[in-house]
Amino acid sequence: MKKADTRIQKKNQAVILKAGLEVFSQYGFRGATIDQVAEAAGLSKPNLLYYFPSKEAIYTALLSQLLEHWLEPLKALDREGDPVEEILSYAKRKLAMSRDYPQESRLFANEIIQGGPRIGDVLRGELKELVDETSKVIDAWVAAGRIKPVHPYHLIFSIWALTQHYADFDVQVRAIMGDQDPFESAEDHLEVVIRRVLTI
Amino acid sequence: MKKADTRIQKKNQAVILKAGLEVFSQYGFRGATIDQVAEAAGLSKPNLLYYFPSKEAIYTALLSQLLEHWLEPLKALDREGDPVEEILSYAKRKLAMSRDYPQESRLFANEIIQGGPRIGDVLRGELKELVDETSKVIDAWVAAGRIKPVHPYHLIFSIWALTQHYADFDVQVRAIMGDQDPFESAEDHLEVVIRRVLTI
Amino acid sequence: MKKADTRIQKKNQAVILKAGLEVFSQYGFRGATIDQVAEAAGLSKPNLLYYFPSKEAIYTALLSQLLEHWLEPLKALDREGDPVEEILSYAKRKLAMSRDYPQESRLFANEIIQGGPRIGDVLRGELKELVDETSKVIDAWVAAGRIKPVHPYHLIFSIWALTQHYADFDVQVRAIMGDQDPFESAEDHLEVVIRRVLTI
Amino acid sequence: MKKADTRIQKKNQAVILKAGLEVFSQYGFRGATIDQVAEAAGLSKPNLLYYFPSKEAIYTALLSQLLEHWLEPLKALDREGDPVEEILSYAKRKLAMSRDYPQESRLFANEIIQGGPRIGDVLRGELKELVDETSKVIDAWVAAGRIKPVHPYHLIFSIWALTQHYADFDVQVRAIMGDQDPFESAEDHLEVVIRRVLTI
DNA sequence: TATGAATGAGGATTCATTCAT
DNA sequence: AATGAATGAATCCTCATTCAT
Repeated sequence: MKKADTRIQKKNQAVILKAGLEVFSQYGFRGATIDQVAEAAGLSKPNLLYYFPSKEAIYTALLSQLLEHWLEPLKALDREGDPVEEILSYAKRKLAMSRDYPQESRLFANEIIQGGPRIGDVLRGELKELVDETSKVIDAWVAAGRIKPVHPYHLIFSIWALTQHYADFDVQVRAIMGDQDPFESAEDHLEVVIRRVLTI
Repeated sequence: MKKADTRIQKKNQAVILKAGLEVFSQYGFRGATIDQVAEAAGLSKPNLLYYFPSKEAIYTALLSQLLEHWLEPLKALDREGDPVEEILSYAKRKLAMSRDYPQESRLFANEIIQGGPRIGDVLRGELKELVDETSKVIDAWVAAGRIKPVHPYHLIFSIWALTQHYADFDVQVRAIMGDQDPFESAEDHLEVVIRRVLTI
Repeated sequence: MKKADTRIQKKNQAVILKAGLEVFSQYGFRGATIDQVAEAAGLSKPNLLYYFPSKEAIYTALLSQLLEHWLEPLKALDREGDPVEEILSYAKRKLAMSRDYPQESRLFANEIIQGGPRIGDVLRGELKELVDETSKVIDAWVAAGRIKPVHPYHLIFSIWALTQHYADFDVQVRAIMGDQDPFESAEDHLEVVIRRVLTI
Repeated sequence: MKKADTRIQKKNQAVILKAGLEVFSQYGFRGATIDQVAEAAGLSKPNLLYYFPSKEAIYTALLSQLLEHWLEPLKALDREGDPVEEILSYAKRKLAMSRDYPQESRLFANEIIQGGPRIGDVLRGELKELVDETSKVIDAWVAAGRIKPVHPYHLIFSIWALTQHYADFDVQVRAIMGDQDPFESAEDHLEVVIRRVLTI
C-alpha cells in the first residue's frame, strides 16, 4: 500500500533533514529538541512527525546519509595514480568537506565521541572494510618504495584528524586565529605536512 | 564565615567530579542527567546537590579543572631546548594524556563542538594568549633555521588534532584497529611524522 | 504568525484563570501549586502549561485582569455629581465587589501584603495617578464647601479599608457575626459612616 | 524530665521568633523557608529545629503570641470612661500598633486571608467572646444616648480596617503618598472620622 | 547545644509522542 | 497533509526534616 514518495514528501523530508542537521550538529542528539528542528524546518511538530516517526528516525537518517557522503572521497582514492598526489588529493577533499559541510562533521564527531551507539556497526563493518582495503594500497605503495614507510591506519587517522579538526573545533580555531580564514592556510600547511611525511 | 572544606566534603566533591566526568564526557551536558551522576557517585540526588548547587556547577567545575590540566604541557614547552625534541616531547605528552585521560579530552571536545558556550571566553583569552606566545617561539626557531618552515598555529592545531583524535574518536579507532592497542603504534607514527615535518 | 485564539483556547484560558483565582487567592503565589490549579481547572498539568507558560504567567495574568476590574469604580466617580452621593455610590460599589468577588480582593491583598513584588510598578504608576486625580476632585468639593473638610488620600484609603475588609477578613467577620449576613448590615453601616463624615 | 528553660534557650527562642516574624510576615507560611528563618536568626537550620520542632511550630508560636498582644487594647477599653474618648483611644492604640508592629499585623492578615486554618478556633472562641462583650458596652452607650447610634460589630470592624490597613497595605499607601509619612496624617484623619461618626 | 551530612516528598517545567480533527 | 490539543515520563531543583557526631 506504500505509495512512492510524492514531490511534497520529498521536499519536506529534505527540509527536515537540513533542519535536523543544523540542530543536531549543534546540540547533540539529547540536547536537541524536536521543537527546535520543527522550528528550523518551518513545520509544526506533529507535521514533522508525520514525515519521520520519531526524533531518533531523523537522527539516524542523517547519520547514514552523512556516512555515504563522508566515505566517498576515500573510495575515490586511485591505486593506479601517483601515491603522494592521490593521498594529497584525498586530504584536500576532506579538508574541503570540513569547510563546506562542517555541520556534518560535527554531527559525526558528536556521535563518535559519545560512543557511537547508533553507528558502531557501520564502523566495525563497512568503514573498517574500506580502511583495510585502503591500507593495503598504502602498504603496497610503501613496499614499492613510492612513499616513505608509514603506518597505514595511522596515516588515515592522521588525515581524518588533521582535516576534521577544522570543522569540529571550529570555535577554538577561530578563537585563536581571529579574523584570518583558517582554511586557506590550513590547506597549505596540510600539503606541506603530507609531502614531507610521504615524499621519498 | 566560610569554613575550609571538611574531609568528607573534599572526598565527596572529588567523587562527584569523577562521576560527573564519566557521565558528562559520554553524554554531553544536556544528555547527562543528575540522576546518572548521582548514581555513578553513589550518592542520592539531593545529597549531590548539597555539594554542588546545580548540574551546571558540576560541569563548570569540571571544565575549569580540566583546562588547567590540559594546558600545562604547552606551558612546559621550553624555548631554550632543542626545537624538534621540545615539540616532540610536547606531542608525546599530549598523546599520553589522550591515553590516560580520554574522558577529559572528550568532555572538552563535546564542549567545543557544541560551540563552547561555557568556555568561549577562556578560548579567546588565556588559550589564545598561550598559543600566541608559543607561536612566537616556533617562528623564532624557524627564523633561526632550526626547524623547517611551518605555520605555527597550524602546527599546534595539528598536534592537538593528531593526539586528541585517539581519545575523542576512540570508538572509531578501535573499530578499525580491532584488538591492537592504538597508542603504542600511534606514538611511533607521531614521532615519525613530526620528525619528517620539522627536522631540517 | 500568531493566530487569534481558538474557541477552545479561550475557554481553557478562562477555565485556568478561574481555577488560578480560586487557588492563588487562598494560598498565595508561593503556597499554591500548579497541581492544585490544574486539578481545579480539570486539566492535566502539562496541558495547563500548554496554555500558560508558567505558574507566574497565570498569576500575572490574574493580577492585571483584576486590577482593571478593581479600579473601574474609582474611574467612574463623577466630579459633576453630588459629592456625598458620588462618594457613597463609589463605596457601595466597592462593598458590592467585596461581596461578589472576594477572591479577587484576597488575591490583591495577598500580593500587597507580601510587598507587591509583581505589582509595585502599577501601584506607583497608574494607581497613584488615578488617586491623585480623584484627590483633586475631593479637594475641590471641600473647597467649594460641599463636603466637610477631609484628607482626600485618607478618605480613599478609608473606603478601601472599610469595604475590602469584608472580603479579606471574611473568616474573622463570620467568626464574630455567626450566621448573620455581614454585607447587608455592613452597607447600612457604611452609609451612616460616610454621611456623618462628609455631609455638611 | 523537662528542665526549665535556660537563659540561652529563652534567648534563642526569642531570636527565632523575631526572625520568624520577619520572614513569615513577608512571605507567608508556605512562601517562607526554614532556611530563611535560620539565616535571619543567625542559627544553623538543625539548631533552629532543636528549639522548635517544626516550621509549623514556629509559626503557631508566633500566632498565639501575636494574638495576645493584638487583643490587649480591646480588653483595655473602659466601660466607665467617656465613650468617644475610649473608642478614640482604642483606635489610636491600634493605629500605633500598625505603625510599630506592622509585621505582626501582616502575619495576622496573611493568616486570615488564607482562611485562618491555624487560628479559626481562636477567632470563634476567645475573639468572638471579647467582641461580644465590647459590643454590649457600645450598645449600652448608644442606648444611654452617649454616642450616636452605630452597629457595634461594624464599628469594631471599621476600627480594625481603618488602622490595620496602614500596616497591611503599607506598600500601596506609600506608593500613593510618596515621601509623606502616612501615620501622622492618618491619626488626624482617624480622629476626625470617629468624632464625626460618634459624637452626639 | 550545635552542625555537617543526608534524604523523601514534592514541585515547576520540558519534551517526545499521540490524539482528534 | 496539517495542526491544535493533550499527556506520561522524565528532569532539575527545593525544602522540611532527620541522622550522626
